[in-house]
Amino acid sequence: MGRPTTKDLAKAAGVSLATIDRVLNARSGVRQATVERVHAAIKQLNYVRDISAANLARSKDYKLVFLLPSHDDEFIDTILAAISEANTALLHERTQISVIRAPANDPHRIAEEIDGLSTDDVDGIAIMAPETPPVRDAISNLEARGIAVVAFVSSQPNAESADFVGINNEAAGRTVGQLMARFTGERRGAVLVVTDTMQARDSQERRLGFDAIMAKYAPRLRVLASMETYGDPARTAQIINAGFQANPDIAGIYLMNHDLSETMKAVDAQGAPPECVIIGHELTPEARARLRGGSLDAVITQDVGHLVRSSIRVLKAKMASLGTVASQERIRIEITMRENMPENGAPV
Amino acid sequence: MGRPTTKDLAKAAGVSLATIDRVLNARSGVRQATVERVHAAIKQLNYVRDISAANLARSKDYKLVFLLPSHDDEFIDTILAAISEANTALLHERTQISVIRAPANDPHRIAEEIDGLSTDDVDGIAIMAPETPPVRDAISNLEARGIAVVAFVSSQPNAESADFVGINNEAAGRTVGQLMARFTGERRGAVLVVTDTMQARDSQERRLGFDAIMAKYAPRLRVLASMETYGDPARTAQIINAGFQANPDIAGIYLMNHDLSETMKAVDAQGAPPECVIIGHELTPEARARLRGGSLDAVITQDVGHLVRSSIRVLKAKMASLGTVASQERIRIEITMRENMPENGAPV
DNA sequence: TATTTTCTGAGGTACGTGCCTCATAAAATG
DNA sequence: CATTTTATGAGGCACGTACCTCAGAAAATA
Repeated sequence: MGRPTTKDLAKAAGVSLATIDRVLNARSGVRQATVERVHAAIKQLNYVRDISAANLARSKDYKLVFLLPSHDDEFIDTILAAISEANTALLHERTQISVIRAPANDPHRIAEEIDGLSTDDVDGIAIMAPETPPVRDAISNLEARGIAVVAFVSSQPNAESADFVGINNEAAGRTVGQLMARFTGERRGAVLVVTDTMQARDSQERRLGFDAIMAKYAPRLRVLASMETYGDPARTAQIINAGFQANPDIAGIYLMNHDLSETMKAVDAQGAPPECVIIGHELTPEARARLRGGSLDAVITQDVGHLVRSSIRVLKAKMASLGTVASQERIRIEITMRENMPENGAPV
Repeated sequence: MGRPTTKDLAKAAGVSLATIDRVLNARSGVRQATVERVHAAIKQLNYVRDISAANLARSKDYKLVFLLPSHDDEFIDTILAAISEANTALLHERTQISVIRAPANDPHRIAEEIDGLSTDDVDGIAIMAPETPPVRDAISNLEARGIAVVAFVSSQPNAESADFVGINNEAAGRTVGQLMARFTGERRGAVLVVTDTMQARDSQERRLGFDAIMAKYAPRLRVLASMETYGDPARTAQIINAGFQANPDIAGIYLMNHDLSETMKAVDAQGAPPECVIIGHELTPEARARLRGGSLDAVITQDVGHLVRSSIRVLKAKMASLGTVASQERIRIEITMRENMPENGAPV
């Protein structure tokens, strides 16, 4: 015979379907002793709720929201594409995804957006935002209102309720370090490290990992202090220029944030020597083109499609208070070079 | 209002539910004109079948089978683990997975196993086997019997009906080539290429890609002819020994097949110099340990968990004759070094 | 036109669960 | 013991689809 159903459960526990239902859905009106009897039966029969049937009966759709930064860059675009792809794929599974945007550097606006969500509109939310006190509070409120939360790409280490879906940024930094150490062969010289801001926790962690490996495996290289662009093209051009002027022996460049177009433009303007090793993050269209053309040596990638789907799975699991297949939700730190670049379109 | 249902369809097409049902499930007894009318309504309303409800009504489980080689090595073990993990995860989704085994080098036994499957026991099968005429024929028969097929890890290029779930092996070879070229710095010397057999298409493709990149980017290295172990430990020790004797200047070793324990043991016995770059395939426990210890520099990985889940998705989609989200089924060629190795357990 | 054959509609039951109401049994309270 | 409160059972409708039967309409054939 097939899987046990609620009926089998009722028989095994010696109670009625109504009571099974009350226990399963944590409704009140059941004596503790009975609750335990039902749970014993669940374990004994190895009962698992049929979620399809449950959702069908409830005729409920999962309403999920992704909160993303409001500025547009190629990485965000990739995420949006992955979300829209997931949305079509999940039409079959009673899941609707929407996106809201808030300025990344305005914690109060972000918190406002979060606070504005009601249980009627949203069952779960994936939040991509730097950790700040207002955001942390807003996340706690969500939890209190019974809305599931995951931290998406940027971790929220102090919001316990928010599972993190993203890569280990320190390990990512170490990986870049190892590639930099090996790709530069035996050469000596300076290594530039560029990012938009070192305020972001991600950048700090990446830098930490990178430095550790460089110190250990490539002491021949001088790793310079992080250069911050603040996302400003003019400033970017200027600091890159200054970096090249001050260091005629640049052997490598680490582009630490996920949008490399402005920085690479500035590097192009300076004319980096062909043997200079350049490594960045995220497989954006620009990165793709540059990998193909050879002006970029490798990028560290977090599989955006996987990030999105993983978030959705985690959110659903939290809503259904089911266990998650943990290993499935671990995001890989991927290394992409010209040779192993996926052909096109959204990543796997 | 929510998604359109069969009732909405019936109303829109001006027919009854019974007719809708006949059309949706391709039953007979509907005039061609009516069929077209229904299809038009489907398009117009953008109707998508609710698969959960359908399966619920049919009270049908998907029965899937993985056909794997009968010998045991760590890669196969990893696959088995991934399958069992998927199996628990998919309990919720009316999917049962079983595994059958057949000797990899006995095409007729494989074909027998395949022929032995009946529609009663199996709805779809993922086949990991070298392409041979008997297997190809057996696959055609499956198709005729209405059983969905995917080629798993090993492609079946001449079996049209079998979608392939696995990596592009030529690109994988190119990737190894690029890593080998860069990791060896400016050094000169010989490169050993070891595999179990060059009969396998996978090995041929990997070698092809590897050679192309080595010729282009590292002409300073002498890439030797492929050494075949035939899976025999004694022979492995002997040929590795011979390789080291004949080439005192070994700069790199490419372990082309997915089980590297025997070969690495033989290499250990010879005492490879520390700067010798060794690259293999698949993140088995042995590979993990060696990456951590430093005796292995990198492995090319196909995410086994992803392979398994992808196969399952493709099989289900074929059975339901639904479109697949193509990009989701593309398997990445991953590069794993010590720094970006996933912590433990089954891969993502 | 009469007859047969092929389509089509109407309506039912089922799948496993959620969620509701109503009645009754058991326990706790006065 | 009488009364109130709390637990529980019984039963039904709903979700969206599959699949069955039966009757009747339309089309094809004689």
